[in-house]
Amino acid sequence: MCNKLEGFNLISNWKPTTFTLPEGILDIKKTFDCGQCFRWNNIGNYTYAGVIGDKYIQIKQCEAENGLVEYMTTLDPVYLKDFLNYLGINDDYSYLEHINLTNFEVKAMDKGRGIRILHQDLWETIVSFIISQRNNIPKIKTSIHRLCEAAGTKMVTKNPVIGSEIYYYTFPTPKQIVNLGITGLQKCGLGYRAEYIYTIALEFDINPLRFYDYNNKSKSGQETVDFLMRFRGIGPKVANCIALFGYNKLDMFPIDIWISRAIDQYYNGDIDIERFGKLAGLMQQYIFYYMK
DNA sequence: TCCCAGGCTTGGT
DNA sequence: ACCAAGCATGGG
Repeated sequence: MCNKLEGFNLISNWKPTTFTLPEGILDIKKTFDCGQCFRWNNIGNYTYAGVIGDKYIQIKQCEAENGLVEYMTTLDPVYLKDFLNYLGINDDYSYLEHINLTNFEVKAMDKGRGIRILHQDLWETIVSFIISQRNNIPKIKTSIHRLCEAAGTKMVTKNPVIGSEIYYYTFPTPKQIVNLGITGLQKCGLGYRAEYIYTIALEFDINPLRFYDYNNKSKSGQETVDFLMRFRGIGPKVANCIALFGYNKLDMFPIDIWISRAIDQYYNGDIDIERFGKLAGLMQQYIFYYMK
């Protein structure tokens, strides 16, 4: 039984909000460390800190009791419903329980149990996964942090008890990135990806609805991927990641170096993704997490 | 020094 | 349609 408040008192202009879920539904460590998001950090004491939109949030996961897990957040209760939606708690993951899985898939799913596919901001997801190409996760996180410092809006949340302040940055809007310019982007360590991001920031700023249009349920994952791949710097893998993580097209199955290793190692070089149906992306996350 | 990282573009067959 | 090289950057 963990001390629920220990390490979870950095900020106090919040009304602590708690919620409970059955064990196995949400594991925040797996969810935030599985490579789908880059702005959540482990700050100790089973607590993660992150930024969603203009809000700084801490969440702590406690040990299960009687099959239930308690979570504490620093988020005002009025936002709890939105936060649960962000965490993907409303998504039905039962489909994978009803299909035949290989021994490897059962092992991967078991290890990854509790991973949720987050409902992240579309623009942030587009930029993040353009940065991710030919890059490793620690450096992606560093680059994105530098980008937020350079072009995002600086925010502060204050602890009136001990007087300390926590500074954080919103993820820069398309316009903020355009204003930063290509050279400003390159100073964030983005390398050749800087011009890709600059170009798509111009497009997104001019016509955001062109992008949000694919949030519609009538747009398939493949249609979304085809649209995204028309932009310079977005190929099949990045497009699949944006469709899966930014548009929540849960049937998409991004193939990166780790997944192709799994395909070589456990599928004799040939995987049938159709078996996973509408939750192929979730199985992809289990496999990715297993391989890492 | 070389190798690798949640790949993509370009230019050759 | 497929293949190889080049690409910026930073960590091991």
